[in-house]
Amino acid sequence: MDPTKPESVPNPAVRRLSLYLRQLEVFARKGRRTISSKQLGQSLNLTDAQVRKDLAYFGQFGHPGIGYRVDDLIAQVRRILGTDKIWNVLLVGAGNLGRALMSYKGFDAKGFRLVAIFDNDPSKVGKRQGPFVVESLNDLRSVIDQHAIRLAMIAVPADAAQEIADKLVEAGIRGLLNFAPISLNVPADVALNAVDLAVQMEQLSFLVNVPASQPERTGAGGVIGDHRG
Amino acid sequence: MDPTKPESVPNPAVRRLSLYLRQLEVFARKGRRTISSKQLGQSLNLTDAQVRKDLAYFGQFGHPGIGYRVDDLIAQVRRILGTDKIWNVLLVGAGNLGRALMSYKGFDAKGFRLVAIFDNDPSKVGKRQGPFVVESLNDLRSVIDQHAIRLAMIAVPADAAQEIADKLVEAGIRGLLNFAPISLNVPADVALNAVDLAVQMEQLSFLVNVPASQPERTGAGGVIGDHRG
DNA sequence: GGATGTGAATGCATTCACAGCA
DNA sequence: TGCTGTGAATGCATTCACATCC
Repeated sequence: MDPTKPESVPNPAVRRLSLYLRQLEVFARKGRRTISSKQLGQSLNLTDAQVRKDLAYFGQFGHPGIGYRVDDLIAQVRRILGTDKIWNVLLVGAGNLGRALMSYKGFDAKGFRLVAIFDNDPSKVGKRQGPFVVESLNDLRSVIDQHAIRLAMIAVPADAAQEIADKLVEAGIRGLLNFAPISLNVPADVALNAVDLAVQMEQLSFLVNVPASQPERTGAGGVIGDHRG
Repeated sequence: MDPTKPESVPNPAVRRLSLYLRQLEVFARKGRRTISSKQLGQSLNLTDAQVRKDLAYFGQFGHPGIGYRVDDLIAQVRRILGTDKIWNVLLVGAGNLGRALMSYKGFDAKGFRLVAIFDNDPSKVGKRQGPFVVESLNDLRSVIDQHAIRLAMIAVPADAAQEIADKLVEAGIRGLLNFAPISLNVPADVALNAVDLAVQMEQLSFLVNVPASQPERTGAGGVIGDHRG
């Protein structure tokens, strides 16, 4: 597998990459220097083969007989995910969720920096929100250009979300994280991820209703919304 | 496919079920009476065959030549997901995210009712938060029993999350939605879903770095975190 | 011995394509 | 004609199992 040609990497592998990184950072904090695919897999409830294959899609990072050097692998995975550089991010929506996102720490530690907040509501524009001043959507283009912003989070009501998405795309945004409970339409060359609280809860509802299988203890990891949706 | 034996339903199909429901509710609000698998699929960027197969895992809901009756299908999907009844839900963590979750509307409309808030921090216990009074984790068991709560949301810092999860499971919770950026360990018979903001953003970072394919407009749906993890 | 990286084999999920019904 | 439901075919992801290297 040629690391310079990531065109054929399975989507699920990319999702797991984020989980590997998160887990590697835990091991690094504990002082671990190396880790095997087996150990990393166990901590996420995945097989060793899965871990090795996922990583091998991007290059040869391991050392036979040794495993992976933790610091090394962290650096490699960050590079692959693109978070070895800082991403400036903007947020639209200064409601309850928006404010929670603004004050979310451990965002910076992952390579993302929230640099601007926007809201539709004229009565909110110009007001302070924590360290930010809410800006008008009319200034979208100029703020995006000024800070070289490529990623945006949408935390507005469902009925406003598509209109906001359109404006963001038109103003040059390349990736969207949508928190509104609605399907967004964007050009195929714009990345889209979504988090819908109700959808998450519905999955739990389904799983709890259907009796579960064998009750052995199971490692469990983070979850990724995927699906362009 | 026998609707009374849901044991062999593909996981991705269940995830999409939530998206179908969300979209069906949109069509219902617009006054649509029936809808074809093609139309439903288009609105979510899925093929008609995918929609039909997914629904057929659970029963025969459609009418050849006609499509699906919207109201009917909504009722069926709710029943399948278990949201035709109300679920009482509790939340642990009265921080920024917790407060945003407390005030999230359109939660009730989906069949979930937040009935209690807990926090580790003694200085928060007993204080009002919106319509709630923050309770102590010592009262977990009694509150869970009293309200027949089976689902919980965890919105606490990463280093407290596992301990909270253990207590919740021990107190009888059957499904967890974890917002802390860490892998949780729970027994296999407890349902687990997770939302990690940083993981979501990392996926966007990756996608934006890799040049996208053909720029044709694409329908897009909601996203589901899945993966026990 | 202990571990990786990887073709080959398996298993799952999606798509095709069509019989059958309204 | 229009559309569903579904076996069969395809395609994708995971797992196996082993050659290879420290």
